[in-house]
Amino acid sequence: MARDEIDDHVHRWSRLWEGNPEVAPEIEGALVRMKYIQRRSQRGDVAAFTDPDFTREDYLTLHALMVQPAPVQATPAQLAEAANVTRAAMTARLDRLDRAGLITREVEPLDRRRVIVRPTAAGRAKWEEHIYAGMARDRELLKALSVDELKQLNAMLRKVMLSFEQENQ
Amino acid sequence: MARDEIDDHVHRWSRLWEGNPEVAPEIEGALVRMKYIQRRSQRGDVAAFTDPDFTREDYLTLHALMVQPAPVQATPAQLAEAANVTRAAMTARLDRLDRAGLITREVEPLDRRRVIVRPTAAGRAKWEEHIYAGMARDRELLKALSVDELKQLNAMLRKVMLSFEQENQ
DNA sequence: AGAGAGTAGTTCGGCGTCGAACTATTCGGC
DNA sequence: GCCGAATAGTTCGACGCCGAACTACTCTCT
Repeated sequence: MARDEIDDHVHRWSRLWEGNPEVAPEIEGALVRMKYIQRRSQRGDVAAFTDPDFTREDYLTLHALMVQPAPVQATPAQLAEAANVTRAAMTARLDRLDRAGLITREVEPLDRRRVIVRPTAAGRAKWEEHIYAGMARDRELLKALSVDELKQLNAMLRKVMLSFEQENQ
Repeated sequence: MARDEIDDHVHRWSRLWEGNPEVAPEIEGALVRMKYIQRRSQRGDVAAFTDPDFTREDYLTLHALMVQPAPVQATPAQLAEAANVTRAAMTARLDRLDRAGLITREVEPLDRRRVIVRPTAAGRAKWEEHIYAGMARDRELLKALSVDELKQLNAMLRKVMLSFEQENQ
């Protein structure tokens, strides 16, 4: 396998690996590579959302809502967690989507502190309009890997995720 | 291999995979898992930098500088690219580090448009002070994988990186 | 040598996010 | 039943980042 630029990058702080020179470059390399791939994905997404009235953030919020389990609905807190922003930021995002008529906000009658967010028909349409293009960008991004290699990759990543889930509960 | 929550997450938009149900969940799964792992890494980093006089951003900027090839120096534009922020943002970051005495900025005599950024002794010390803790967090993050599994993971990621490098030039 | 295009860095206005404070509501113990 | 603690969402002030305009400098072509 040929070297990539991350091999060089990681090699530059090799003098600090005292103790475990075997595993450290593999760990740092994996994380830096993931960061690069994410960055490239992000840049593609940013380039795809030029309309100032429906931004990448709007889409990601809507997506977080649309992939919720069965009754497609969620609280602002759930969406904030899914989108990895604070509740304060989610309030602002939902204001935007609400104004654009893409979602509704209703107070939950049984617990009047809670707000239930639901997509409107327009919101569902808007989401579907963009998700295919997004999946096409994702496919292009990882086109270097065969189906079998993708499965190997996911096997490794799934192990990491399962270790997180174990710790969390 | 047990299912993780991403398997469920990805399964929820399975009705949209028309065309290639074989590969789509593997692609979306891999990218979503990488995002989760990055997020967890980021949260650990954020928690580790509580001093308002030396933030995570300060550290990342310093790190981008310290891992530059041989003469440890760089231009603001190089650092901006490495840190994935605009040059405008890098100007502000370098102002901070400059004020804290961690870097120097000198005009390049041969091309007086350019500025050369170099770490001071204090800057080098500050970086070393934090990188070991950072590497320990990274090791903890991926502790679910054996050395062999890490190598497999990197083999897949390297393929993706090499396809990017091929496209870029 | 001079004009125009290109490049590096900085400054500036606007915007999104964060953490903290605040309001409204529900839960738990006495 | 009531009071304090906990929880959901929002509002607010501060801060960092972005894109665009700007300054300074270099390169290229004639």
